[in-house]
Amino acid sequence: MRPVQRTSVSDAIIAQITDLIERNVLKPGDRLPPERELCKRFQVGRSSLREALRSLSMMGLLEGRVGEGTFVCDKGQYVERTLQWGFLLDRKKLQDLSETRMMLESQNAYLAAERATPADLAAMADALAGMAEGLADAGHFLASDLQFHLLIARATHNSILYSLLETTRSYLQEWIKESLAEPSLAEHRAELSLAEHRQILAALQRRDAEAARQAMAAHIRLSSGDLAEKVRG
Amino acid sequence: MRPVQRTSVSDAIIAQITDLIERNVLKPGDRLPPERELCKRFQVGRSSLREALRSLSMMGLLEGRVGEGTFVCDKGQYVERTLQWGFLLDRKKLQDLSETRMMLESQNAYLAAERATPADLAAMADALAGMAEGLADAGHFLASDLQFHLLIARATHNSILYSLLETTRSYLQEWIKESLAEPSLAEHRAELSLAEHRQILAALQRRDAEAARQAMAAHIRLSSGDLAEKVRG
DNA sequence: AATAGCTAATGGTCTGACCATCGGCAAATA
DNA sequence: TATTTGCCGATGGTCAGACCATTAGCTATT
Repeated sequence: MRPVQRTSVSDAIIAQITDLIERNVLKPGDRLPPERELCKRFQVGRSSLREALRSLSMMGLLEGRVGEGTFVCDKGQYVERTLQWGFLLDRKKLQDLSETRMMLESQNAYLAAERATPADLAAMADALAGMAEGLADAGHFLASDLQFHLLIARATHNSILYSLLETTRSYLQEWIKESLAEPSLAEHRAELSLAEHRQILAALQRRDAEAARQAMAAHIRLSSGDLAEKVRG
Repeated sequence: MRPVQRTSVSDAIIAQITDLIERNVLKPGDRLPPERELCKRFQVGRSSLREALRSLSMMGLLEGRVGEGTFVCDKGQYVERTLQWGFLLDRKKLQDLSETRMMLESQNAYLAAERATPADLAAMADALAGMAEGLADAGHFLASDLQFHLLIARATHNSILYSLLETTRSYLQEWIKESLAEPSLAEHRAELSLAEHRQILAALQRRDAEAARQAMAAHIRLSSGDLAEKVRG
């Protein structure tokens, strides 16, 4: 004798829809039939159906838009989502986050030095040019700055590392903004920051992984020095 | 002007409950009030409440038992849940995860060398002793092995890094098990692994961060060599 | 040609009801 | 007295129907 198989209605629906997505019958961007029709097709109540759809949304597979319908998300994001969700459990630790970010950025620079394609490097050069253009315009400057760092993460060609850095930065974004908005040393800091970025890119271009890592670590240590203080205090 | 914040009822409930769990007001094993009473407390309909509970169950935070109630899971069950969606992990993602894990482990070793308390080091020594005892018992050996690595992560005293390593390992658990279960070189590998762990601990004890990092990196490269091959193949 | 207003479709929420299951208790039994 | 049996209430799981807010697309007015 062994325990009988007891499957819940919602789980069965989840399995079916997941299977459809996996077999690419439902492609990213596709729209699902309306809930009321799905109920008739699956022969289930709307509650059960909605619980299933809610779970799938939570996993990052579906997305519901009021008045429009339910759509299939770009799949493959679910691992990153759960990692993200792991953050939420232990958050309130800005200091830890800041440290994690530094580790991610420097390590990403190391890997990027080994793996960046010419196209990756060209995009980084563009971002650097954008920073130079925006020396007077803080918004433009910061946007290019962010893009440069994300491009490095992308150049690792490791989706997990990219996602982690993106998430970490998004949590720290507010504080980063604040610390960079200090008017006292803004204009001088911008030029210094630009120089540091040039060093990083140079290291990447000559494929010097160790130099890239150290340059990135130094850059973050400097540029977020008072961020760390603000967090610590 | 900016887009107005529109929060769904279920999401609000999810946020509240995760917050309670995070603040340890709800401990693993605790029983939640009945759904019908939660409805009155949150002042929401049962549908919305159930959608929230369902999502939390999907995340592995809660577990509903018919006729008994809804209970808070411990983190171990979370692993099982995520394993259910393992088939969505493609090779590339496994490779990325493996790489991320290696980076986390080695970097954690670096930080742990600087921050481990005497108590941390003593616990690691205990885990090592457990591995030595379990040279014949694979289950015992692997459990102590895992504990050792988690203790290092804990010794960073950085909850984010710890959580990330825990999650990453949980995703890779199945493959790690498989690769270690190879009977061909199991007994020899165990002694080798034990020696590597001793090296790591020695580096930690003499506060040599760089040596600890390199020892850990070497250990993972060796011990997960065929894991990488399996993934790559 | 552009705009305002209407309508139908859709996801989001609420309510009440019924079912299957489980734990515990009490009565019946050995 | 100890064990089993049967029952009852509580609980999660499911269903059906209704109403609301939002959206897209159409229509008629300007």
